[in-house]
Amino acid sequence: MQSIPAATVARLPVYLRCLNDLPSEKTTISSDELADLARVNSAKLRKDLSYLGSYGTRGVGYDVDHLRAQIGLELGLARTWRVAIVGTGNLGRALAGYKGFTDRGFDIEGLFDDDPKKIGKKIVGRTIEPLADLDSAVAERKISIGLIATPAAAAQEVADRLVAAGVSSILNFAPIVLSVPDGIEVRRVDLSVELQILSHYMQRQLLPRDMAN
Amino acid sequence: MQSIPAATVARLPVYLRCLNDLPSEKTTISSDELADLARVNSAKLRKDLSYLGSYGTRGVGYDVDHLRAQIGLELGLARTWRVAIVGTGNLGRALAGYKGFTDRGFDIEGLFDDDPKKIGKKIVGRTIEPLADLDSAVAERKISIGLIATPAAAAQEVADRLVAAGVSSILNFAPIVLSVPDGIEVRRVDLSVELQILSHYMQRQLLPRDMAN
DNA sequence: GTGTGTGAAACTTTTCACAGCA
DNA sequence: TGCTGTGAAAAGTTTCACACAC
Repeated sequence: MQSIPAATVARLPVYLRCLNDLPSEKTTISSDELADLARVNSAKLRKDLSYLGSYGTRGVGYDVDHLRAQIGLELGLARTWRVAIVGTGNLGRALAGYKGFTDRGFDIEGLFDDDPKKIGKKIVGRTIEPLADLDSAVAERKISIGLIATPAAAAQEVADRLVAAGVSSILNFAPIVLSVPDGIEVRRVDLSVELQILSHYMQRQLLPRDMAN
Repeated sequence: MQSIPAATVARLPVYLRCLNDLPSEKTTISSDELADLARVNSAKLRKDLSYLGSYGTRGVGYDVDHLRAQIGLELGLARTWRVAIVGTGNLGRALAGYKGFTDRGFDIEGLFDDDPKKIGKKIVGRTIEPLADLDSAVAERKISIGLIATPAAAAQEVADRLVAAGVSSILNFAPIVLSVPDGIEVRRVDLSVELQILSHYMQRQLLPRDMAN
């Protein structure tokens, strides 16, 4: 019942999604079946779930509804979290329109940009506000998550302001390593890093192509 | 000189970016300085770089240009890779317009969608093609990386077709766990998974807020 | 029989600490 | 003296394999 390993935390959302995608007549699932859907080893899955204290039934499997509820609780999805998106370029707009947020209890409570031409325009029904209002809006609306979708050059300043205004987590899409105080959780989503990792592994495949065919 | 640990591979692109962001008059950098920029422990950085065989100079540090070149080589950036984007919704459009790709040797050689209303339209100068042409285009244009930006329901089929047509890596933005043959590298970029991970850690902070202030 | 929960083993990754080179 | 390169220790993660509950 201590703190759950980071590797496990990162997989819980995947398990949850697999459970949500199950046909509704399925009320029970074994670790083998779920592991297969999530593409992980079943012993790993069982160990992950054991950290939740969520008991399965030996010889049967896990109760789907109960498991969903347990994972949701552990991921803090019982409540809603208020989110601000900073930067409304292509990516910011894609984020603002992403269905998967509201569904899972993440409410977008603010869209900010510093381009005067964009301010006042609407994206999916929400008006873009000036960056100057970011600090007060975060504080007043009790926003706790900031998504940074600005160019790299602006990202650190935005992060500083988000933190100062009271945000406790940041999801950073800008291609830069942010520096934040201890206790602020930052996750980075970086397209070109991902591509470069792929590129490394592709290069390694070089000669031993499909020789074992 | 054996295969580099996965954890190291995932950090190399970050080091490379930090090096690229350095002012041009900086010709030499110590592990402490670079580790600070990349926000990692300096022993870890040195160990990571030691896998490249890239020698620094004791008492001095690493030659910036040489290090850049070594990391680029290891990441397969000496050549260009041809990329197809499948799905041209908000996210697909954001990807198509992302500057960081072309810069680093990833050339977008095809945009595909199955919506007849979108086919023939242009995004950043490139015409959207029908999904039916995906297979032949991948093969003919020697595309080796596919970016999947479709809804979840379409993603697996698109992945199957990409693989059959000869792609060797996939970057998947659809919220689903793809199943692909051995030897095909897949990386997932999943916004709602990232948010749920943040949510978990935010929840854990609960009471011991700013008590040590 | 079936499938969970979990110790113990194997492996990976991180961090420490320092010898040794410029 | 300053900073790299790296063994060795520590920490974290995965996998195995099986006792045991249903």
